[in-house]
Amino acid sequence: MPSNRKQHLVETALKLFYQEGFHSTGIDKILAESGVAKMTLYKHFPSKDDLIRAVLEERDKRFREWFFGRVDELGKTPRERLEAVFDVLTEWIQGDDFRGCMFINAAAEFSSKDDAISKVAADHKVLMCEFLDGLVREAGFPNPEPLSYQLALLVEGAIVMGHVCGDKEAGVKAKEAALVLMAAK
Amino acid sequence: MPSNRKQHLVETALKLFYQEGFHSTGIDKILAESGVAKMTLYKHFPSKDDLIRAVLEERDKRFREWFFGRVDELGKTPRERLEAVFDVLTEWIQGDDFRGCMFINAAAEFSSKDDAISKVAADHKVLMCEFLDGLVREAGFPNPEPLSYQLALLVEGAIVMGHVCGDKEAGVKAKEAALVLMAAK
DNA sequence: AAGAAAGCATACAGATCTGTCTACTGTCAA
DNA sequence: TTGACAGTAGACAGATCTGTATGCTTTCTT
Repeated sequence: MPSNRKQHLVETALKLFYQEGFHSTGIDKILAESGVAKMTLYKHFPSKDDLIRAVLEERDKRFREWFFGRVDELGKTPRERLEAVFDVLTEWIQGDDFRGCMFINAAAEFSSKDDAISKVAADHKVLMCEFLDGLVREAGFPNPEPLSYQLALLVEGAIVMGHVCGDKEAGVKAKEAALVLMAAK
Repeated sequence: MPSNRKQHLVETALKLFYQEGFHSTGIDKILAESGVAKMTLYKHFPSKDDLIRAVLEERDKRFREWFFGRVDELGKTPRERLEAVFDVLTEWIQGDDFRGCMFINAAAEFSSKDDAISKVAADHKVLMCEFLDGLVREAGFPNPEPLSYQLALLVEGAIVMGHVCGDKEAGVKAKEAALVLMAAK
């Protein structure tokens, strides 16, 4: 176990940054909650921004792993998986620890100044779109490009309504819209 | 002119909070840029959070005024206005100063802790939804409730894709999806 | 003209936050 | 056994940030 502490730091920061935001969460809080010494943190991460980037990359990896895996579990055919996307979305939104999309939140806090952090957020969204696009193509829809992007809009919209308005049914309503869009093609 | 300075403070804070975020923008920066004394600020607003709330309420008022007014300008019939919603959305997203939705950004920064601020954000979204719902009903769609919410999802999704990914065509693509949803009803 | 109210300038208290320095403590390998 | 190495503890520098205290100037009203 070469860097047990490093992983543990990322773990704790992941939770705190998601729950309370990036600027609101101080380094000291992460250290206190993780039980790691300050010097250990700064040995692994030169600055707080580096920690934030590492956390976002880890979040991206884990979230996509969970999301894509869950979609595969729920749907056998590509078409079923396409519908399952919105069931998994609903599971996420209805979960107790849902606090919106961490990458939308990061983009909100680090808009103009921090290019590196904004890029991780944009990359995450691109990967989510590509996943949807893959499913749409596998399902054999003609003219897949517009449809997959439209489904992505519904997903992002549901995340926002789920977070800002606390609408736990946002995912369900997005699914209804998705079914209409898919039926129209 | 009883409180010229108060309005000027809100004006400056509106710009800075939107450009750089709430936590990233210090009181001192707002004072320096507005040329107002610190004591004047704290005479009008007991705390920074009070200023933030005032800014959000002003933003909500102005944004809806602009958005609804622009929609009325572009569309004569309810159906035309419904389509114009997405043209105005596109104007906004393609503007140079677009930095996402200030209320989504606020919800990201003040998730759990600040209830009052989160409430202003949620209220804004509700008012936007009600506006859409009014248009849908005026346009005479049967079963308006699901449709208007679905259009709201597309609007929010386009804002997110426009901000996080910098996709300036997000509004245009949302309009295409909206046309499909409206045609299906 | 005079007094009240609003605003200004500046210093400062106190908290917090990032990041550094130093000295100590285990642990594992040669 | 010894020496490299990772981690710990805690103090501390320096910046920043919110909010306050004080004394002065401008402006408006009456």
